[in-house]
Amino acid sequence: MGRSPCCCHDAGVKKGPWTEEEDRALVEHIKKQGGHVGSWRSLPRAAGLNRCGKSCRLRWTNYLRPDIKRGNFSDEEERLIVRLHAALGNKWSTIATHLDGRTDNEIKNYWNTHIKKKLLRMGIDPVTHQRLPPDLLLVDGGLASPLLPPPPPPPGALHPLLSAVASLGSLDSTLRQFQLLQQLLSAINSNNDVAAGLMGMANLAATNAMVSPTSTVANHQPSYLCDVPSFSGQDMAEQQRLSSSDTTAPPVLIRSSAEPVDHQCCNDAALVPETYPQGVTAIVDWQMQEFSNLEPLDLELPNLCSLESDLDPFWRTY
DNA sequence: AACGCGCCCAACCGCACATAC
DNA sequence: TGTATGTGCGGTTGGGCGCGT
Repeated sequence: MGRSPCCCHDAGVKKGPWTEEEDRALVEHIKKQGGHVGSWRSLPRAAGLNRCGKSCRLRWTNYLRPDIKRGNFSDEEERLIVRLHAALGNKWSTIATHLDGRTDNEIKNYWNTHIKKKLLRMGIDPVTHQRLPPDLLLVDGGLASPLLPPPPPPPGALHPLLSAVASLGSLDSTLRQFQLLQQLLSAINSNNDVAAGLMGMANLAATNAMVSPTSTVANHQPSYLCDVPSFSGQDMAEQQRLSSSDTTAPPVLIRSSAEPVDHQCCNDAALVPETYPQGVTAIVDWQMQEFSNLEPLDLELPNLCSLESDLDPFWRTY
């Protein structure tokens, strides 16, 4: 199943910014069809547009659709995006289904230009949603000095990332297991067969987590949001801290006096929740280097169910 | 006023999946 | 069942714009 030929490659098909006339022609044509597009590929000719169907679809879904909400994102929307991203990763289209009138493209852009920077300023890794190690915290708006590799694990020890996966507890932690597994699998992507098999199992685990009534995506909450009254307020405070002379001070954590601290959700002394193994963030980077040197192995796939109790011998390989 | 720089976001690109035949 | 076609999706690009010098 190869890539399909796209009319975009035809010579003479217009690219670039849309004109008002083109917008009008597209909207009027779709209105005539009752708001329903049967075939995007045949639409440009029918609408009298010298555009590729893909370009028309994008223009409609991201800009011209009547139910699109424009304007700034609210604080509540920001928090929702962060929560959903923590649970789903870069699944922008899925995230967009939870925000009325927002497109995946808009959310993706907003994430990359605003939220990502806010999280970094707050000392949070926007990819893993874990606290950044101290030597990677922001200094004057940029990342600090390169991460020094941590000392190698003692001989015979369980690989730290696998240890982190294995030590995660109940069903509610399945999403966290999935996130760590994704990191693990991307690290061993040179071993494609094994990675594909594991990815299938990881996806299955994630699916199980999604459908579990005790662990819905909508309820998933990164730890740093648990007792923060305002995400924007948190970031503003952090910006003030960074702009002040004392950049060595720890990241700010605003607590709402009205809301009691949920100790099951957040570690009182840090942003890392108690259920997370210490040092998870730090090990992610060096494990990439570790796995990049691995030779392809003839491995028997592990039983993921064994992660929570007795460890499958597979996990002790590293 | 002119220039350089960085940010933002609409649009594009290419891959993967779904469906039709 | 295999192939062709259509569509969805996530990553990337580049032009416009504002701001500082």
